[in-house]
Amino acid sequence: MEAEVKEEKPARKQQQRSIKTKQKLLDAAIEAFSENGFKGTSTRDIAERAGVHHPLITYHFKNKEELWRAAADRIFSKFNASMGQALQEVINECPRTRMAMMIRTYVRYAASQPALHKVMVQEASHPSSRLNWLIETHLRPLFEVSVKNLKELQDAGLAPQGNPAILFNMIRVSSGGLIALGHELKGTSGIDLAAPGTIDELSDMIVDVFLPENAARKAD
Amino acid sequence: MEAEVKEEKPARKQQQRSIKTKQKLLDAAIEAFSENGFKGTSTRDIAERAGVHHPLITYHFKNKEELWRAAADRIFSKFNASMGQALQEVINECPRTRMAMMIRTYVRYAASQPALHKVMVQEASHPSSRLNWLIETHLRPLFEVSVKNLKELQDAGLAPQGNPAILFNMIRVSSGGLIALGHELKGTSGIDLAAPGTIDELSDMIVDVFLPENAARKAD
DNA sequence: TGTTGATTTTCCAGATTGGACCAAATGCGG
DNA sequence: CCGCATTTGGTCCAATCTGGAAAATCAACA
Repeated sequence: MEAEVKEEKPARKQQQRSIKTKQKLLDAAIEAFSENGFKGTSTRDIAERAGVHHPLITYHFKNKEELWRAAADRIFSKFNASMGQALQEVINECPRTRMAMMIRTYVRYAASQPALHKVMVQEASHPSSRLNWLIETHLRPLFEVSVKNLKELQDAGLAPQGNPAILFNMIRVSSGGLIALGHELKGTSGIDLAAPGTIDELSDMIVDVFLPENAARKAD
Repeated sequence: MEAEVKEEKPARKQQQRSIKTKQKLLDAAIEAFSENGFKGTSTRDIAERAGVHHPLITYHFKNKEELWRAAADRIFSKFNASMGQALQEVINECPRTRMAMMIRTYVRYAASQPALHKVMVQEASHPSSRLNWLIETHLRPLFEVSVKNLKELQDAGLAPQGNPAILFNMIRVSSGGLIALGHELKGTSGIDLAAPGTIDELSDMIVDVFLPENAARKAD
């Protein structure tokens, strides 16, 4: 719906530098929005972080709202690509291996892109069209495939019992939500997410807690 | 340090209505800051939520920064009071019962006051004097008592192995971080935190996952 | 080299910002 | 019930910031 009628002429190829500034703007937007939320972020702040003049935002993305959407799309699309690829690698493995792979992928991506979770928290505080869009477009698909796999594991006694939707979210926040605490973790608990090995340590613990190897015995 | 020299006369007692408006302002501030962060919140927004004229903020709390600190103090002081009281009730119980009580208390408080966790996330994104103050004043004490108890449980084989600091934070975000997702949970996963029983269900699952009753067998 | 896409520059009108100021009224202490 | 400090209401301000429009300049591609 955005560029419907103006496809008569092949026009001219989009210039490389335009693509670059667009990406710089998107990355800056992701950073800014995840730190200060939609309302708390100004387009000027974003432009400054990107090292670019602020009217370029209007030029490349119509307005602030469109920029937010494009930025969120960038985070989640890259994430979904990572997740999809990871799942491909284990498509023939057992459910537990698949879920473990999902967890590790989520943790790794959240560590490289903390905004993944931060943006969700920023938007989650009160209902908005942005939140709805986020849910429908990016969040629910992940939820559905995850819960489906989780149920299988629960039935096989390979995951803790209880509402699988709650279990999914516990795993999700243990991964992304913990990483989103960023600097606070260092100050409070002495955990340095940037230190080598920390991310793997975290992944291992999450897998260990939520997919205990001997959970089967727990089912009485 | 705030009211040092002017203690000559007993002066006059603080009026009741002043206390009330102060509390209204603090509650409004908690709500606003947790939604939009420090930068994203205006004093006018807070005053409006409190149903009060905005210059009263300058009167009761010198400035925005002091208001933030007072608001954070209110959340965490009330929380610490709840936690302290809960721990008193189980002071003679076994470590597992004590930790289970801490978890349940945390979840219950976070449900009644989601700002508890939201404010932490808002401030955690980048270093600031506010974040440091939060860590030193309110966060680390909780961390220390929790980790001490967690270690006991791990040594007794009653909690999952691994870095206890990470384990603590996994529990923390599974409680507060999950609740902070608020409306998003409903849209994504169909979880209604306001529905009766949901909070208890969540508490039970967290206790079940992080303090499994037969964890002892896991220690090989 | 011309044309079109991309960027820069200057501008704007309006809203919002935190905070100052003072007159009114409200309620505690006597 | 009165006096006065405390609290509040109403107004104002100067500065900054807001998102966006418009025109001038620049860069790239054919």
